[in-house]
Amino acid sequence: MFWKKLAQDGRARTGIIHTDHGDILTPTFMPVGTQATVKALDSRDIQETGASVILANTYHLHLRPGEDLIAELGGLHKFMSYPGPMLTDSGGFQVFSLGAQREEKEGSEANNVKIDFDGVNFRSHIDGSSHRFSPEIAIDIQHKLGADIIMNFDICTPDSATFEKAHEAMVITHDWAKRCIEAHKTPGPHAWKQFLFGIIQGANHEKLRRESTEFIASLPFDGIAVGGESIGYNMEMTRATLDWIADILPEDKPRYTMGVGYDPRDMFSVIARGIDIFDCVAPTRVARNGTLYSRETENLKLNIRNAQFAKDTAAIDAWCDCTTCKNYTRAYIHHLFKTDELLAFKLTSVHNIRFLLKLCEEIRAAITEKRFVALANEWNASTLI
RNA sequence: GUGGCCAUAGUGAAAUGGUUAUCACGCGAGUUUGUGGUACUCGCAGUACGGGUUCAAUUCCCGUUGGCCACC
Repeated sequence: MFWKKLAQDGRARTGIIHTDHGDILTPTFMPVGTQATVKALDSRDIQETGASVILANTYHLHLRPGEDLIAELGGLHKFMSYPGPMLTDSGGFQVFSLGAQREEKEGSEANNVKIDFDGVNFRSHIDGSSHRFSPEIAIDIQHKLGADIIMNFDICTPDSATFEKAHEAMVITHDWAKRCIEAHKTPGPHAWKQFLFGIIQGANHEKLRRESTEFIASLPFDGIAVGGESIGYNMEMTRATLDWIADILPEDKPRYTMGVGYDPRDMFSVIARGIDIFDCVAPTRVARNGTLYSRETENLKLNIRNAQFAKDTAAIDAWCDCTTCKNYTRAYIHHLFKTDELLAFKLTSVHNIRFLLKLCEEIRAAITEKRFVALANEWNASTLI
């Protein structure tokens, strides 16, 4: 069996996902490695954080170096020398984010992204060249990339979508879901098994979210993801959305909230609602800009560039057991930022990822021992669960 | 010692006889959410000192101090 529940405490649950590249203990955070690299980290660094599954991105890898080249070189794992489980996002989110960025820049009319019932036309952010994704194309690319878990090609609905717009996008997403399942029946070039996840949409409308959940759950996906701009970005709406669909989410499949993990406490919000896996670019992105997780501040974050750390010989965080915290002082990392040294990116990325994964380990133990609520209290997250 | 040139945020440079003196670096703080980001946003800080001309001087003149160059 692909996923197996190990323990449960309230709606929070622990489990294990089996892939041909190793097991994933859930709940867990998945570091993002868009371009077949978790920025600033090599394969061994990643494994030292305790990470199992990492993400890569269909959109970016399609543009560079191209899925055919990666397939020819033996797939993503071999290409980037990462032996563990991997997941690829389908490119659906990039259609949304590139369109949104274009609108911001040019005022209106995102004419570089055109969605029709069959697929999406878009332009490369690298050279402006025209490309097209459809459910069949996105699945084919992901087959060639060879991640252990691949994602349904969907339409990521903006926060602001009206009921009508959200409904229209959801109907297309549902049609594409069926087409992805169909396309996934054709085997890819790699020997190992690839699992396919469906994605629930419906924006901020309870009726649509429930309808989408029922539909996606009715299809033979290996796992269920919750997508949309709000997820992760607007935690209050994320919690509300998960509560709306709580009673109809399939029990026997892994559940994935896409984009959750900016704040360590966000993990309590979704795990308390039965979510098993989640990813977020923020932990690594903010790390590269000096924002580091620490239990020693009220909001669990400190800005290591701040002058107050110039002579601070403490570790970033006393609780954290990452290689950065075991070996380096705040003063040193502060210095690396002030001098624009490259080592800063690695040390801080290692820390932020390890911090979240260590918390995931403690959460898994707490669920097993039926003290999830107590742990949430310890982290001042009781109002979030 | 004599002559010449120069003096504008912490640093390096702009500009002007008349609204709030510009830029970069620096310094300080903030942002980041299925990664177009070693990024972005906001803030701090200045006309060497003394006198004169003028309605008005950072700008023109004199002196002081300091620096650079040449000659001795």
